[in-house]
Amino acid sequence: MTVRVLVADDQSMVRAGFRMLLAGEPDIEVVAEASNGLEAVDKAGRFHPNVVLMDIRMPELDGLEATRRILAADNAARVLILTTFDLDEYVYEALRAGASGFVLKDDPPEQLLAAIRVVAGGEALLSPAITKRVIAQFTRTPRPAPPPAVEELTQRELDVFRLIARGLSNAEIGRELYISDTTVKTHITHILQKLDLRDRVQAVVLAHETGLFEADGR
Amino acid sequence: MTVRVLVADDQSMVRAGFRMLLAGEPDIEVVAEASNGLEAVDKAGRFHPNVVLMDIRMPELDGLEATRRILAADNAARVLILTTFDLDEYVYEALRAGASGFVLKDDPPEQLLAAIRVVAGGEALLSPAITKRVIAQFTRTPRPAPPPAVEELTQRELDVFRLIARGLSNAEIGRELYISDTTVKTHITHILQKLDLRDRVQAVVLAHETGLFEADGR
DNA sequence: TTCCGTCTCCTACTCAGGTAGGAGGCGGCG
DNA sequence: CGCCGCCTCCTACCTGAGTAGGAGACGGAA
Repeated sequence: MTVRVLVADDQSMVRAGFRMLLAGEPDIEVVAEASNGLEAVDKAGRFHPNVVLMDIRMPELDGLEATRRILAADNAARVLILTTFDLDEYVYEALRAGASGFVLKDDPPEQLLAAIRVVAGGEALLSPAITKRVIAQFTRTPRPAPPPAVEELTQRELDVFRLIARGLSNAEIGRELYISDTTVKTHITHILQKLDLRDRVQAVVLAHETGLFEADGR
Repeated sequence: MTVRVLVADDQSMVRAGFRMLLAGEPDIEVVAEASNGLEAVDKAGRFHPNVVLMDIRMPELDGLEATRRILAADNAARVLILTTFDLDEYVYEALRAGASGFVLKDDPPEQLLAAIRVVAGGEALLSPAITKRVIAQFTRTPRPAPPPAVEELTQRELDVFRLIARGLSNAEIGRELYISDTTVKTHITHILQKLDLRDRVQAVVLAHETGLFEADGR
């Protein structure tokens, strides 16, 4: 019994982030994506997701109105609002529109996943505890765990991704991993293709915004 | 009871600046200088300073490793890290290495002096969290009030920086700000110079790791 | 065994990004 | 007034990044 998810956000990087995050979860499936409100309403009607991850700020139709229309057509749907801001003035309006909960785009991944499951279960998720990032994660195990939370990418691609996210150049990455920079380029091309990103700059933004390699080995 | 200081920085201008600044303080004395990490370790061993003002980026041996070695040899020494605006990873690593605090090279003089005295007294100074908050605070200064450019970047450069941090290309930034992409390039060159960064990728990492523009208007 | 995915490396090419240097306009300040 | 900092824009140039396409090696799965 998997949770069917629709991701509606106008930033492709955000969508890519969620795709990547959710791909690692066997019980969650992204059945469609939308880059604006109208598209979200349309796809919700056609794919009948259990949960809609909905950005508020979107072209064509904002997330609030989209939420109203989706719920008007399908009151079994659950909408989880994505916000950047802690103190969003839209919060109350979104609740009135029928949203089931809120998540911050830069909440830790586990929290996002938990939020999706809770909402899919029919419960409301009111004001997720805005846990401040704990910075002091000094002691950290290198990388013994085989299953990385991020799927799609191969192990080697993840290695490269981590180094990209730290601002390293291709040559530096090559030195770090003991491979040539042409090989690094190959991996990067694959990473960008898989995540639908334009260049390494977007990859860095994605990595940091999703808190991907957060408490990594420095 | 004067505080004995060792200044370790590869830029002679910086050393000269500290020399001049500290010369005016009766209770502080610069007992030695070093232009690289090895020299710093050596001089620390020979002069036994109370406080080492340590740059991170130095030839031969970087400030982190130099810090470790100095503290291994003399655990009464206190190391104050000098940073222009460095990446967080350095901050954590420096703390792990045993540094007692951080100062920005362009902090106001009184602050630098205060930092030296505090650290000499055995107390730690400015947790990274506080540093972050401080930095984030004045970069978030409201638009109309042109504040003293303590942090070097002009308002326009800050505008560009924010957009870089979101992964935009030069052309996109130009469109967003209604300026040509050559102008964008000009600003970026200045930003990179001022913050001592290699390219926009490092700028993105810096922005995110310091939480610079976190509650930004997307 | 064959096939496939992964990892490695290569050439050749295009293009965005960054540097260097100059220049004009504008507003504030001594 | 003149100077200076900021913002704007330009040309010319060089390099790193990314694409395209191919290839060999290895190990696991069918």
